[in-house]
Amino acid sequence: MKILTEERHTTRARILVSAEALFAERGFEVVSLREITGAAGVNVAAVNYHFGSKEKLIDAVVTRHLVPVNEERLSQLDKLEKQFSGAPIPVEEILKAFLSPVLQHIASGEMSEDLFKKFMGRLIGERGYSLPVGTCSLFAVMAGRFAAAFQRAVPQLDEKSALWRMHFSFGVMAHTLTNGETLRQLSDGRSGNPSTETLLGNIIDFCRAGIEFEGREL
Amino acid sequence: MKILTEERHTTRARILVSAEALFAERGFEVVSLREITGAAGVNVAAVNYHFGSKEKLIDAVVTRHLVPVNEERLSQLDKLEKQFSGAPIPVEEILKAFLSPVLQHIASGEMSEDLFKKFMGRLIGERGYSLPVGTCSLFAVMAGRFAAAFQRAVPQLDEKSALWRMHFSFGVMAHTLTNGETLRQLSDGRSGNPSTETLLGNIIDFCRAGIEFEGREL
DNA sequence: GTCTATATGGGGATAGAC
DNA sequence: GTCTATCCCCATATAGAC
Repeated sequence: MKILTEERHTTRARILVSAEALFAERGFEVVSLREITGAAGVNVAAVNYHFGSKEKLIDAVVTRHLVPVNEERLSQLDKLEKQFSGAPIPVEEILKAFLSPVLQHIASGEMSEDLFKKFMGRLIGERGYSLPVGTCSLFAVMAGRFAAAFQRAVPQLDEKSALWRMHFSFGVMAHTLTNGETLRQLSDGRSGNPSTETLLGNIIDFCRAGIEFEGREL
Repeated sequence: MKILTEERHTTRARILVSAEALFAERGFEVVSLREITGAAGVNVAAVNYHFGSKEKLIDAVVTRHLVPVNEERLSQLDKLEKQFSGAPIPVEEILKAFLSPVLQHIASGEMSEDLFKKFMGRLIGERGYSLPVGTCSLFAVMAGRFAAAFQRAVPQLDEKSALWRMHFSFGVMAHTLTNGETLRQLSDGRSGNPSTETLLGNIIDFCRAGIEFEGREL
């Protein structure tokens, strides 16, 4: 799943790699083009030559990391639907298809685990999910298909509830990966140091119970 | 729970009110002191006179909204502990004490609902929970007491799991309130327009199931 | 307490030589 | 494609008159 592979030396690629690290660490708005190009060892003017503007550079960085994760989600759901050929897929499996591509992206080495967590946090919190045009429809398709899968898996769920419980689940993951360190500080270390994989397992348990719960509907 | 009450006309108060709205809408870093003082109808230099620096103004704004919410959480938990006098408190009640003070703060009119949601998102996503010194210990106490209450309510939970499941629950709330609009867009309106109160009810159901779930521990 | 004026520094973008 | 130099804008913070 390496995205840049053999082109790591080109100016364009050097800018992307430096930019995403700085964006993750300190935020999209605060990091200046001068810092990015300085860290990349290229000229200030190169960003505008290769990307057109700072905003388009941000779009390129975001797209580069989000699109593969979402495509992997869809591909895993495809596999499950074939495997269960029309029968409802267990909630736990759907959740795995939804959450584990993040782990895979981290494992791919395209971005360090620490950095990717921070990157996710910035993306959600600072830019409020304002996605690059062109990636929006991919997200909409993904959300629709996963909500539908949840609905088939839990018969009493209506479409609205399925959408919201999916949203809740994504919230657990996003917030946990992004702000796990905060819990460690608040609890003075008593929350321990579980690996991301362990944590995702617990998130899946938590969300499965919440999704399968037979309660009021919206 | 009005915080400013009769002082809304003072320069200091006018700055606070303008600042928090702009911060919520567009982010702490991007908003300039010129915008804030312009909107407040006071002079640029007034911020530095009354607060010392932009960073200290941010601290004041954050403290002003977070401290009352957390104190209300603790006060509601106090009440529950008295009411159940030593016996375990039902998970649903603990969750209400944890989540509903946000609703109350919105209802207090201190900040509009729309704005407060955005404000929460900025706080978590842009500042990564970096709390003003002086509010940290309040948060630590709150987290510790709520985790302990969850642990008493669900006997098979160890301390670590209680802390994490509390964290998961907070994640659901934060992410849902902050990014509910995104789900509406992604689902092309099919997620409907539930009120914040309805939504919080559903969040409580979802989290209760997740917290009471008897599964693997960390 | 509040104002104007200014010091000092940094930002994004571009023109034009190489 | 890459560089230098520069345009023009805006930021925070402060000094000092009122």
